[in-house]
Amino acid sequence: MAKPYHHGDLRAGLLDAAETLLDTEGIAALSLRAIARAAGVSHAAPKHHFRDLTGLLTALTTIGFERFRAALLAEVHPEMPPASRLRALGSAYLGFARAHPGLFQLMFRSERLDWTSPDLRQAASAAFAVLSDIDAPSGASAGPIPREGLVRALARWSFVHGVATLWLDGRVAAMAAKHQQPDPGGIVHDMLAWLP
Amino acid sequence: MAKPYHHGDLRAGLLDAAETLLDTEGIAALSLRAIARAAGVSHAAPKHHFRDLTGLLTALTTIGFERFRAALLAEVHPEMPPASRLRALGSAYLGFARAHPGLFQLMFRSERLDWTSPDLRQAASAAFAVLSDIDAPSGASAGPIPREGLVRALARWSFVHGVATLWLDGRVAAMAAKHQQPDPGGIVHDMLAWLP
DNA sequence: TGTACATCAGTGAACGCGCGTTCACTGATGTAC
DNA sequence: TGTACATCAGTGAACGCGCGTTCACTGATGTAC
Repeated sequence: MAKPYHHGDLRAGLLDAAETLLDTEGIAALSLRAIARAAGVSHAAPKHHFRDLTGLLTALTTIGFERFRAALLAEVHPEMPPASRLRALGSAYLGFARAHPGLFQLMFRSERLDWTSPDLRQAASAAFAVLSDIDAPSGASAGPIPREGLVRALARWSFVHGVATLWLDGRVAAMAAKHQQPDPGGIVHDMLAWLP
Repeated sequence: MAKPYHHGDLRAGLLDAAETLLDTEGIAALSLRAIARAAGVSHAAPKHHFRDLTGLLTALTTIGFERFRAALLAEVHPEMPPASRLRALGSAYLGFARAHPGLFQLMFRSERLDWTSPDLRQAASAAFAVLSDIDAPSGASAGPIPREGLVRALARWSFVHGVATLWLDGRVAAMAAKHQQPDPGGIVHDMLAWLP
């Protein structure tokens, strides 16, 4: 079967290739040319689907936030008591970061995204809403939260995010090694007990 | 006064120039050529002082950790009750991140450093020790902390680090805006009440 | 059903850019005697 | 105290590299009649 001239769905192919590249080579390896190469296509081809690298990465990150949201929701059930829900959510957050470190980086620490993109904003917003909706889980997020609740929600988010960040950066492992603790993963798990 | 052929202390000059560049243009602008340009020197000159860009950034980050440590220590006094010490430390952590966002990024999220450098490791270690020494502040950090204490220390660190990260990334401001709260800085301050 | 033609998707060569590195050089400094 | 010489620090031109962008092109697809 000869390679057809047209790809079929190059847009999706490029996003796939970008994610693979992100997983294998890291965020620094993401260039338009490298992505096109990985997708098996000439380096001018992406122009038909994305304005530029920022556009492509923004689309990829949008998908990332949608998956992130799904991963969080998958662990939360309405019948859980709030404390369990909180722990489950924290655990899912860390699990996602660990499973997709490149994507997580792109989502949270990248200057390479177009944050004016409505799609990206919407996807990010929806994911974060899962985090602040713990106390009122069933779509009660219509109106703004009062200040006190916002502070609490941000505090929880900060905690889990900090754990994920220090973990991915290798700080937890370094600290554990320094204090002769063999199991960084277990320590991370135990840290969740301190969730505000 | 004509510009002398020799710089005098180009090593320090390059580090200065790099920091200025980092503050004004951001982490992505840090290239050897750009730093040399900013230091007013030909782009081959840095080779006499640093092996490569990684070496230069590693040296800069080492200084960053030393300053970070000093900033933390400046806010802590032995006579403070532990709770106050904790708050003061958290506040100093956030203050440093806010005052030196570029350096903070370099210190915590950079793949561009040589973490095998003894100087860097030592400086980072000393800074982090301030954080884990809260309960035993006066140089009692000789031996390893027991597991439970390590988990607690890492939890505290994660929390403050998460606040700093989300704040610098603009997430706190975005959330505050979404929930119609006018003062992100105040919210960040209030979040410290949830320090584990 | 078949043909003409417009539109779309991907190619490959070319361009200019900033980068890190190398190299022969030159100006300045310090040391031996 | 003065001179010769080695060493050090910085210069500027050159190289190759990967990048994003542009452009004329060609192959494939779909639509009008």
